Amino acid sequence: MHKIKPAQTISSAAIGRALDQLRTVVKQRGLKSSAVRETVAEVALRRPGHFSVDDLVSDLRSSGVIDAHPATVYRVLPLLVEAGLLQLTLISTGDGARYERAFEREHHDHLVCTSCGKVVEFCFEAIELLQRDICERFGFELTGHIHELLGVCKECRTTDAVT
Amino acid sequence: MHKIKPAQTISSAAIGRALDQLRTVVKQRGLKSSAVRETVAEVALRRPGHFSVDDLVSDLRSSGVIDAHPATVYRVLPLLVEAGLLQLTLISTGDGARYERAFEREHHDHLVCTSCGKVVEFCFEAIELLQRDICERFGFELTGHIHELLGVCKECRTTDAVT
DNA sequence: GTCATCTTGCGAACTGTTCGCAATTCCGTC
DNA sequence: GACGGAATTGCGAACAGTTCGCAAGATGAC
Ligand SMILES: [Mn+2]
Ligand SMILES: [Mn+2]
Ligand SMILES: [Zn+2]
Ligand SMILES: [Zn+2]
Repeated sequence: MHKIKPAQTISSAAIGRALDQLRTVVKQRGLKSSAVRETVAEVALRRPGHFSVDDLVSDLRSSGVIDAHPATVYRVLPLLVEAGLLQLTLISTGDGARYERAFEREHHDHLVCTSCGKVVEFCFEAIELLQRDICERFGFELTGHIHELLGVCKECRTTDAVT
Repeated sequence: MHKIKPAQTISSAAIGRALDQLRTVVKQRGLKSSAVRETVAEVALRRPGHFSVDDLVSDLRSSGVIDAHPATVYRVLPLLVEAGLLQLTLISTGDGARYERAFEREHHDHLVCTSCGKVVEFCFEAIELLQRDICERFGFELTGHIHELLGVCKECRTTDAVT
């Protein structure tokens, strides 16, 4: 088991590779390339941490490069996920989807403090193996998983105790 | 690891115990008892499998006993969860919450076929233990978890291959 | 039985997401 | 480089699940 190092700013070279990967998917799908889509991809890839669709739309607006409509961003995101640039991460907030960069980053799951919202990223190979076992046992081909641990962090426990 | 036996119809005696438990929580909370709330609880407990809020509202209507407004059901459900009668289960459908009976049933997680929607319930103690380890490691007190495996079932794989 | 309090029904509001359509961009072909 | 069919985008309306505010109805301590 190990803690995941925080997502660091992605390099321009990596952005290039990511866009190449996106173009491949776009071509495969018989779609056309588009400046808007690639800008959305780039801004999303540069954003650290977990972000909502609104966060991304704001970033795009403040970037000054394009002013993409939310509907457009909603249309682009699934493609970025399919291309492996982003990953959809629930982070049970109850208020909409959260994404984070998946391109050239380790797979991980999340531990969330239900009191303060703190999120710890971890990867536990043993569990990932067991998940595959379970699927095999039931004749499923594993394609993904949602795994989120909910708890109360140390800080919140001591704070709440005082309150 | 073991497959969970399908939820069987709950006995009337068990319903009685569940309602007692609900009454305890209601009293603790300084609330008043109510016929509507108990009927919602009973109908929800009798419903097998995973159900949406709408499913439950329909059941209530067709039961002929009460015709509860959705807003009321939305208000009652969190209380039933708190009382341990129901459990909220994501079952990543993308369309709203799903509940299922938790009272006098084994804890379990879900394996979902992303192609046909089939759901297999399983319990894997080893994973549950590891989850506790992870939390401890990061100083969290584990209070719950979301664990859903996504895959394609055998039937869907062979069917899709033909298509 | 009275009264404060909780509960319910109802419709409106809210929020994240999707849709339909017209205007624009893309790109292979001439 | 202009043309034309196809994909993309912006826009607002629609949608779906859920929550809210309020007035009317139930509950229970006294
Ligand atoms: Mn993450
Ligand atoms: Mn279940
Ligand atoms: Zn915390
Ligand atoms: Zn299937």
